[in-house]
Amino acid sequence: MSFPVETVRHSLSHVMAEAVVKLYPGAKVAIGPAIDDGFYYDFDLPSPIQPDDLPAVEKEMRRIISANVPFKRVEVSKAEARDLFKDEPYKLELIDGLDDGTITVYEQGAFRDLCRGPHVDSTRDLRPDCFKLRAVAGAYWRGDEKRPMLTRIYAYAFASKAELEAHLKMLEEAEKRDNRKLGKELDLFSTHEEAGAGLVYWHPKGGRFRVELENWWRDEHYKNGYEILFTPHIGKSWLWETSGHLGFYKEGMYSPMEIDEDDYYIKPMNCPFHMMIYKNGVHSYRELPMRWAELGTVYRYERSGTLHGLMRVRGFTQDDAHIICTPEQIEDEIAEVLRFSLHMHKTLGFKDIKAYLATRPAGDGAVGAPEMWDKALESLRKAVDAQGLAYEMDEGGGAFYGPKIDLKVKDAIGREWQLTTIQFDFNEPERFDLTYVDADGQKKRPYMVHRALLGSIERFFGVYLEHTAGAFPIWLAPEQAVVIPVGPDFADYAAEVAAELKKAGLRASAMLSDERMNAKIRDAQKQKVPYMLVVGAKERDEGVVAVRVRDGRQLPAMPASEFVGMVRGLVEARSLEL
RNA sequence: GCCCUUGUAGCUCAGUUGGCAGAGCACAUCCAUGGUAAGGAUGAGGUCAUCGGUUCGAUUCCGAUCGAGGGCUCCA
Repeated sequence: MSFPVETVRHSLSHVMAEAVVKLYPGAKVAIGPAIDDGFYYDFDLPSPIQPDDLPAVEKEMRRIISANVPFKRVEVSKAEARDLFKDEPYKLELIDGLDDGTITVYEQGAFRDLCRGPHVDSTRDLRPDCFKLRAVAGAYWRGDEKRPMLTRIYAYAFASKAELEAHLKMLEEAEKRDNRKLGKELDLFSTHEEAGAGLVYWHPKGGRFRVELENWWRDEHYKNGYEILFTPHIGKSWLWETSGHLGFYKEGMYSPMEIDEDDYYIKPMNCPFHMMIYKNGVHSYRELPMRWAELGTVYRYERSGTLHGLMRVRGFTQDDAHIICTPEQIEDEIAEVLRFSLHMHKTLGFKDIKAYLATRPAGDGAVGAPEMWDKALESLRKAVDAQGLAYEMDEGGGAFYGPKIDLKVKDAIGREWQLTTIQFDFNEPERFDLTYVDADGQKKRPYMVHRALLGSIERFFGVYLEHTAGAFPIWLAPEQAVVIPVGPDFADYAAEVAAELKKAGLRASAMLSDERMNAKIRDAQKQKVPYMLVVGAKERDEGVVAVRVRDGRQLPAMPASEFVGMVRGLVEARSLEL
């Protein structure tokens, strides 16, 4: 009989607990659920466990599995359960949190665990080659940093050996594409601990990518009815008190600096500044919708342990925009943002895109009348449907100020990344008292939506690096072509060709060092340069270039001018192919 | 911030069971007439993260500090 993979994972976690308790007498067990790619179990151990100790645990688990012991389900009363687990403080706490009535306990061999189940019938239903212990990590009891730190052992587990191996292979591939690794190898960016963690330095090649990306981003925004703003990096406490950030987002903001006896804060968000621009005048319904975008650099406090390459940083540039419109326009505006977002993602080469709709959080912390939330959510849902997007609901996952849609894209090795977020805001228009004059001459409150399509330029760069493994499409490649002379005799011709390409606006250079041609090709390949133009006697005499493509293809020899035309065509089309 | 791991040349990493430190790549100089993924030689480069302790002697052992990596939602 076969069981759902979650059941197998959960049963394996019990087997691991049995093994750990046996190998570490006195270990207290906490919880051990199935997770996306396996399972974990939290322990309070009498002595620390090291990664080196994991093989021994694995071995013991395999022994238990091969012993073919049944999983027995036992029903007990709360009092009985308390007695059974009298030596397990964490289990006792869990038992206290349960409703009165029947409690289930699962036993396999000598090991007994408080558990809702279900489980496999017997360890015979578990496969010794479908799991692998991954790592030990710290985790707070119940995720609460005020509670004790437990030792968590993570494991991968799948229904078949093939799936486990495929997963391990994906992880290996992910490691090769790690944005921090590629950032170094391709000389794109760096971070400097001595100068401040989580702050990104863009090198010349990263800068090329960014400039091309941002130019495209601005063009597309103008084409799609946006105006582009620039706003300050700091603002007086009045601004943040008005926006409410000092109330609900203070822990994400840096300490203020004093200027002329006033407190100024570095901005963690751009919206209050956009609100100020809106408030600068009286607005008619005829002006709406207003779509205001900004590549706005913000600084947010992230705890040191959470910083990670380009993916989580303390200073970053959001591709932010705020849309201010009438209630009647909101549905079309949301649909438009979604369409625009999909257009951007598809241009960048993401094909598999999924939406997540987050609704009103539970409790009374949320602002805005329930019917506003309902209307907003309805327009989000309609927009997603209109685009034919698959979506999932995230009940209660909205911010306190409004519901949202997040878009996640799937990358080349199957991982999902959240890029776009589209969020209603019922809070700030109220706080800043935004109004417009409607057709009937009455002042009314507009709707406001925040949106970021790429999220932040830094994070997007990280995601895109991992998606493309650094092999950027031609329009974003920091260096589009290199000219490689076969030998020193052809250096002049190579320089001439490179000059022609540069003059035509291509990002190109000649490799004129005294390395051998083979070494230059290898370097260019490693740098993921799209085109290598090899020139020797034949090419010089005929006035052509031999084109080697990054993927190993060899194009027919062509004059440099023809190569320029070809590249221009690909850039113009934002082609993903070379 | 907390738990585990970790910190040796610009990069990737050896190594020293305590006796003044090594390789490859990159860099510099020289040699090399070379056709699609590394030609050769020589050289320069490190207060072995920082501070303190133990010791005749510490990069190595111990402690602290700073940084980095993995984790801290997944509910019996």
